[in-house]
Amino acid sequence: MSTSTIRSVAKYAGVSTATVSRALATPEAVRPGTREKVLAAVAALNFVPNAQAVQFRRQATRTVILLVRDISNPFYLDIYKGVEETAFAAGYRVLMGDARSDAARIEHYVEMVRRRQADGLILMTGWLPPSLAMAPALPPIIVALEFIPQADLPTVMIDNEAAARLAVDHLIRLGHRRIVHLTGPLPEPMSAGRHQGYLAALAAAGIAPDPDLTVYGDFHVASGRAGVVNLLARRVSFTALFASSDAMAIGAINELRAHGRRVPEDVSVVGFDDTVFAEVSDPPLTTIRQHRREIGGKAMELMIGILSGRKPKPAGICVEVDLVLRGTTIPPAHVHQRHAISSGGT
Amino acid sequence: MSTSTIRSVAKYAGVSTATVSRALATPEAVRPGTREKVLAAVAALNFVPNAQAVQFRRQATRTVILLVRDISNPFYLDIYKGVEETAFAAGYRVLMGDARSDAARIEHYVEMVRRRQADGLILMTGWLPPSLAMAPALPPIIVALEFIPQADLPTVMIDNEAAARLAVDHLIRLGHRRIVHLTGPLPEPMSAGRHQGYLAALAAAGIAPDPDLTVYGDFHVASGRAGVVNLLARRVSFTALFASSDAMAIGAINELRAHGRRVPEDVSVVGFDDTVFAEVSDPPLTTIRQHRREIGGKAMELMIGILSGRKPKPAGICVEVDLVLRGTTIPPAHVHQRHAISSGGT
DNA sequence: CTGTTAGCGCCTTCAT
DNA sequence: ATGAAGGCGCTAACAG
Repeated sequence: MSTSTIRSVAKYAGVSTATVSRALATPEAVRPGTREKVLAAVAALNFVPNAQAVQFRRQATRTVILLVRDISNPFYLDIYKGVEETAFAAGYRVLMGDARSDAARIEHYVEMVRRRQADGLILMTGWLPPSLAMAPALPPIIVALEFIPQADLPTVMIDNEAAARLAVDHLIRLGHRRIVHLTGPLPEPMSAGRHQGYLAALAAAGIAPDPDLTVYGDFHVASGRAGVVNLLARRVSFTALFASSDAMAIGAINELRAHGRRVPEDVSVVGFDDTVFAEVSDPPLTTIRQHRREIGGKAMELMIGILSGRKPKPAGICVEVDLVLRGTTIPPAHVHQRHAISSGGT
Repeated sequence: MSTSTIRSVAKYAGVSTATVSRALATPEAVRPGTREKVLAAVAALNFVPNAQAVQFRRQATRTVILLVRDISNPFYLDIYKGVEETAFAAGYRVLMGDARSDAARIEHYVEMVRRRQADGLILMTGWLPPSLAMAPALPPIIVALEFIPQADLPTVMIDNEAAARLAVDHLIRLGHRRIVHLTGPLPEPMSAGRHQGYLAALAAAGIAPDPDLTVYGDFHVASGRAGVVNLLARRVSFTALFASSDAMAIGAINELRAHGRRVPEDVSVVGFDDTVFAEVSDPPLTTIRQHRREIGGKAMELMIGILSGRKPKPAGICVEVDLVLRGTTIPPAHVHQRHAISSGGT
């Protein structure tokens, strides 16, 4: 660990500390000969500027915190990459924090920004503790993926309703009529939007919604399994299933198989997110792709805009989604209607 | 955002800045009446200490960087949790960085520590750029999971050889003799250790190793698929497969199925890591569980030891692993030997 | 182009 | 128990 300071370098090179600082930060503002002397001294003393002193002096850390709902979810990894790439290019660093749906932790991270441990916060938690949401002067915060109704914060998100319609329209075009929706946690806006899209797609096709076909989940694998168990126990008939996350889709597929239902021959399945789960699914999962790198990048761009003093657009940015067609969706076979009714339960 | 300083609080409370500082840091060193006045002023002015100033003054950030090989790998998430929990409890923060197997990025993060942006570095990259590995005075670095032969750094790891033996012994006890090893990237110590364990298990059972049964992978799903394609194209006969990562195991299972081989009826499979992949596998994957939270926690403990001045044990810590029995391993059926030979290729 | 100087906000001796 | 004062390392006016 080097312990030399700008002062020792200055002395060694026979110049002032200001010249050393300039030679390093704005080399063109220093005569070449002087610059060389300074650089030689820097090398000789193995000088490394103390970032804390620099940040303190500049009153900025050039660090932002990315706070996610649950870091165990691989979904966030690409978001991080998008944020990090944009940040890196602009000379910022990213600190990823795990909120664990815990108010105290969220407050802790907001507090870090208050204390100037970081310049801003990118929030992907879906909510803010009430004490903060109504605080008069919040530090720089960008909301990504989620929507926080109570607070008026710059937001990057997808159109969840339109995305869900894309998925369900696809199933309807294939000829499916009895389509299950495995929802995310309600009444959060993200999950609610997707359910609206499901209902809208049915309505547009003149299909009456059947409450039996809506099953509540929480995005996790286990709730996909549980959803299918529930459907089969109730002997609900269906030929397709739209899950609001890839993880639930995988859970559902595994459970369907365990009960002798083939995917896609007996049941078509569409997921949501296009995470690594879709890749390891067998057959590969048809799903809605969220461009996570882009979402992360855009969020960081908004943040940089705020931090550099430019006003952010109060209206949120909306990122497109794609329907990715893979192996889990085919037209329904009529025999399976009967099959679905007769072989319910375990 | 509060903009008040300790000075404004002092003025408001009618005391000196030193008293404010003490009232906040060591309340018992201040008379109760004075303390109340200060606290009232703090509340009135919405004062929040500037962390940059504090860190600068203290010459410590209480932040450590966790640098991983590839953040896209869900494997690291639980490690992060383990590190973060231990760090949080000790008043430290964790910055997770993504090395992307890129020397420049690794250097960048080491440089951050040099610049005192962080107090230390927990390295899970498997290697250090040569320029650093032989540097005279490295900043506080802990190596986790991996082993860096060139540098003498405190290390937390598992016994890869013993872990692999656990997996292969299990297959041998079930009666398997023709066991494939799908390796990690060689010649990295982690992958080499697992291959040694595979060979040692065979040797202990008196089974002659067959070079045809060793297939080279890189831990990713795709290399699991490719490995199976390779084996089938060469018409190698085998009844079991040990993959050095769960991801490769999943890739291998999917590819085996695509070629009409059932798992576990035709081929038993054991993975390594016990990640989320093992959970979504169908049937659930028999695998070697690494206690990732514990590994992360221990690494952070070592780091705290170094940073608080206590000498770390030069000898590394070794964390146990478990064999988790699930649904992908059963005894071999003799008919499958013939089957494996006759139906090779696509 | 280069040097001098004044802090950034806080903590911590050293007095009192 | 409290106050005064110095300084952590660096950058950015301002002079020269």
